[in-house]
Amino acid sequence: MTKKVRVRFAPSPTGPLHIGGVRTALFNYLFAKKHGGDFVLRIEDTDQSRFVEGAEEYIIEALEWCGIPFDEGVGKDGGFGPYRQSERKHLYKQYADQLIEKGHAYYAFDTAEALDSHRKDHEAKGKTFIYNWHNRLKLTNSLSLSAEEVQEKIDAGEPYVVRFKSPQDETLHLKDIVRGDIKIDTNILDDKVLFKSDGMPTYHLANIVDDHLMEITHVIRGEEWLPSLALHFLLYRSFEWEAPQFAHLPLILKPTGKGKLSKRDGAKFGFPVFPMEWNDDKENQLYLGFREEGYFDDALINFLAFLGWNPGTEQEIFSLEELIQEFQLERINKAGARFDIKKMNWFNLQYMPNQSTKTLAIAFQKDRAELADIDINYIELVVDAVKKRASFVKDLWNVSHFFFETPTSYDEKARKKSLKEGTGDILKKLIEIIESTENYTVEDLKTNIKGWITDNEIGFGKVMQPLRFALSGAISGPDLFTIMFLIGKQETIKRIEKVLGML
RNA sequence: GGCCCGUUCGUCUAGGGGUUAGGACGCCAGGUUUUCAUCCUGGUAACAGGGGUUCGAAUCCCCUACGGGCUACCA
Repeated sequence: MTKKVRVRFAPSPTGPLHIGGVRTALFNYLFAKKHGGDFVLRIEDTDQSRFVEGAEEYIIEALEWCGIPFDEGVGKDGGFGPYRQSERKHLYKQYADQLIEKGHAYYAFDTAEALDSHRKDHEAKGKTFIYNWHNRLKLTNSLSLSAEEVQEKIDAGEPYVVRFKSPQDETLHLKDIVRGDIKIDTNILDDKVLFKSDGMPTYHLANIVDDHLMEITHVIRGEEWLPSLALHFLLYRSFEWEAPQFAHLPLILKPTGKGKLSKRDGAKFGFPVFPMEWNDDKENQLYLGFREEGYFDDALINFLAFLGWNPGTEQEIFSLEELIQEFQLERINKAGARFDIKKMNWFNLQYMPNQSTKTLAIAFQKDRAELADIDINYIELVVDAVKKRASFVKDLWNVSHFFFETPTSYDEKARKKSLKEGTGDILKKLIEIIESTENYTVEDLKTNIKGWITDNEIGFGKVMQPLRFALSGAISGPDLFTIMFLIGKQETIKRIEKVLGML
């Protein structure tokens, strides 16, 4: 019997969740759902000094907005809680002790200052200081000191940490689903701190203990963790626990220039790097959010899914359901992917027609002061007519303002192209036809006007272009008969007469 | 510096010994005698470099270059 798939997303509440984190969460979510497993949210807050107020709430809300909610975690107990590491504090010490008993870890009393000066000394000599078998016997720890000395120090209340005793002269064969086999020489590993002097575990210990206790089967995380894989592997081995499978995701890089996408790139390039807005009190800076900038959750998810992964077919538009269906860890790329907002915008455009007209209409009304007193039902009809033509709610006005107001400015190019000799007569006749259309509907307007054009062999361009110009002031736009119907007979005639006066 | 990971159009990528190296975004050009389009059609553009292995390499191996990550009592 195979174990139930359980994955976790384990952010630190040190600030807003950024887009790379959202993608990591997404891949975890997709994998879990594909295999009928659980997606767990664990908050890794072992570093109290970096705790940021509101970050945890932000993370949870962001996952909800993106449509990839967790099954189990803070506020959703699944029998493996608590899900904040600060609330699991009491659990970790015993595991550190266990490792010490087994001889896989030891106490170390070196102060931060002492270690710092060691590092500097080595650096001055062009060497690298590594706290491991090379020199651990020359440092202050339970390996170099006698048992009595160690006990004395502990009894005296001297601060200490617990370090992992990394093995000597061994080649580790590690496996990563994305990268394949990786060989690591243990001699270059350092004796990482597992337990801090403040009584909290470090990431490494807490992470392994929790993944084990929470029965995590697959660890899907960012590539920045790849260098820690050897340590984590060793930790599982030392505990004699079965290790989960690992998949390290490629990083998301800046659009241009060097390095990975960072918090500041949003401001620098003028697009969001966070799912939702974030007000940073410390920096007195407001960071843009995809949500507030008018991006759609499903478009964002689709875009993010394709950063470092693809289904191997030529289909690019995928609903969340389809992504779950197609997702495979084996198809994740190894190389980092640059973030390209233009492609994101294209995805938004693709998803615009799928958005509910009602939701768009409400957002549109909120966006434009001009629409405050307009009947929402009318706005919905307009949105329905133009939503294919906009990428964002904020673009809606540009393509639909003439549904709400008589055009005041007329595009010069459009004017030249539309108003020619004979246009006046055509417009006058058009008014007659419209006037005499008893049943003022899209259908009847279409029948009457088209009929007249055909009967008199006038040519559609000669009629439609000036008419469009009169109604919208532009040369392109949505279906003309819909415009006429929506703005009403009176307004339609008024606009044609206005242009007649311009001739 | 050390260690690890990577490298196909400008960008996201397909392709895993024999392909005219495919798609998408972007960009450019067309689409006017039944309106309009963000729609349609077409074009532009890539295997980092050098050595091998092989009849044959974008594909396998090595080296170099470049890029990225890590190198805390941060995660």
